[in-house]
Amino acid sequence: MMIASWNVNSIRARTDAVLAWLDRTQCDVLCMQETKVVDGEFPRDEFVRRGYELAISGQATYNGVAIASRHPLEDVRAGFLGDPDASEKRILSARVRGSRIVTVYVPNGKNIESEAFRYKLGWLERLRMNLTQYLHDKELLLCGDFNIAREERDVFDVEKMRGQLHFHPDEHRALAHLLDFGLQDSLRKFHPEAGLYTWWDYRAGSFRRNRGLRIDYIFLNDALAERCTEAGIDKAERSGPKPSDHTPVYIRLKD
DNA sequence: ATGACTGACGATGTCAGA
Repeated sequence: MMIASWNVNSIRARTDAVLAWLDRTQCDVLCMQETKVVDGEFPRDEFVRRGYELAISGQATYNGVAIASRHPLEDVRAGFLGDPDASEKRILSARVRGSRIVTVYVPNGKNIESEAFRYKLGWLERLRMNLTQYLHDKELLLCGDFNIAREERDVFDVEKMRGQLHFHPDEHRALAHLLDFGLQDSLRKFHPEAGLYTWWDYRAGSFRRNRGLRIDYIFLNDALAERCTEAGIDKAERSGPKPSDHTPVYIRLKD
């Protein structure tokens, strides 16, 4: 079973690219972020025609998350506990073949002096508290765009990034606290090397020069990590026509 | 180089992204 996460940067702008990617990979479950569209205008039919079920939690212009799955989606939950109708649509989860899959679009944070940065840290703390609702799920996957590069090997220029947005000690603490729930970074189980990124700025030839950040992750609890046979970043997708600035990350699980 | 590019909204610019 293949499970992927992709910040598509507008599902309407990326419909053809996403569908072509699904046709090529036959991915079982694709979690999407930054769909940027209200639920009624999500290109639902194109997914359904390919045999995917959809769970969507969208809004106009900003944010929006969705899960497309070739297996039934059960117990779909949008938003934080007790706040399902939050104005910002950033979290969505469902159970697929017995595993709880949670996908998030963590706030960007704007800059480290801003109110938006404090909001980002608070949002991560709320996410941590919300994970307790999945204590009964034996298999837990948390994926998405976290807008944080975890380690020095995850950024293109350590000295430039140190203490900056996406690589700030407060962000690192918040993410570490999240992983303390019992989650591990699937990619690093297989690929320890530096220079593996999931996002590249559209400007200044960043992709061509591989000046990027690893900010998209698939985190697994021990039960799922044990089943995980492969993890990767589909870097080629970033060089396609009209790409998102993020490229898909994925794992494979044995049955 | 506090730049660059892309998308939404809805307009010939502004905001946000990361």
